[in-house]
Amino acid sequence: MLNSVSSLDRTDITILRVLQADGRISNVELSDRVHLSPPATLARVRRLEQEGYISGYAAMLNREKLGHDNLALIEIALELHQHERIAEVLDRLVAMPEVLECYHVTGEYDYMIKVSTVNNRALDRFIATRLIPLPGIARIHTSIVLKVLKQTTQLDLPEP
Amino acid sequence: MLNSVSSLDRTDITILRVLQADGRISNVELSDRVHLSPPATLARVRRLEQEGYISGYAAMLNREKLGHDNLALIEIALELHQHERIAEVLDRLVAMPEVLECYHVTGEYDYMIKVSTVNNRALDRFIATRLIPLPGIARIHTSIVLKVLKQTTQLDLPEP
DNA sequence: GAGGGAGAGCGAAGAATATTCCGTTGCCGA
DNA sequence: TCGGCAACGGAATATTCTTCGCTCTCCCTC
Repeated sequence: MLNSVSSLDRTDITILRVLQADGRISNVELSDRVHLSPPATLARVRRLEQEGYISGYAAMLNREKLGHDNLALIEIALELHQHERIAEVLDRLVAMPEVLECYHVTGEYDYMIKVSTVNNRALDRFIATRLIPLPGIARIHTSIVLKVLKQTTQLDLPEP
Repeated sequence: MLNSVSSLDRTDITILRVLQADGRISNVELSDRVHLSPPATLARVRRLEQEGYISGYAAMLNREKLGHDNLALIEIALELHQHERIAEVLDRLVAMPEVLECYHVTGEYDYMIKVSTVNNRALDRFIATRLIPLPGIARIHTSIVLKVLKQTTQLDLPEP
């Protein structure tokens, strides 16, 4: 059951909206906002976690304050020969901590990754010593992020 | 003081690492992991929040379970005439709830946005009725995400 | 070398919260 | 109408949060 949004009622949606915006809110305050008792609210949150609607909670850190001055979007084209090794290459790629996101995409290139490093030199080192040496990399195209205008994980949920 | 990672000690870094992975962990358990008392741990977390190292906490939701079957990366080139209107256009762009991320990037296009919608039809509607009508849009290039191989917000922090 | 102030930590205690348990209610379907 | 089920609320207990005061250490100054 991939898409089971229909099994969620308005209260569930409200809970998800609140937790998307403040994942560390206390259960009593959450229960206030959704007009339920704390036990009923907690049971719903546990169910949403259990059923996989909530995959986890994360503290959002300030990249620049932590010394990550460089963000890059790198498109990657793979050679399709020996395609049985592609899975291995992708495993190694997503295991790299600098790689925050990796997407298989349509278009001229095959994959798009988002890479966060401390500076341009670290990005160069990442590309030259870790990315390029991967077997089967045909070519890459790097876009440097000059400015982050928006960055959120909050999905656009239907109105409650 | 943009980059003040040097003012963080190993315990701070450990706290950030733990909270990145589990933003809803109790302060008692967090204090266990960092080998400090709960009050001392709480004081550090409050300081990290206060000084902006932690910008917030968020529940990570399962896009597909919530009916978002479509993810797209859209490159946007702007017309540079009447550049005083660019800020307004960007404001309107980032205000759209379907737009999860927006970056000013180097390369052939000027901006890259990440858009999450329920399906291809909703994406088409977004592009046709909300994106294209923005003034000053020169051209766009859309890449559909076929598969998400990695998606994390966990920065690669220095070893404690 | 002695005094003293700042910073950070700890333990205890009261307040707040989380969690469990159980009784009640409302809503089907037999 | 009568169970049976699902969901909720209230009460009670367990756990956690948060404050407070004390101690220790590290410097800095005298």
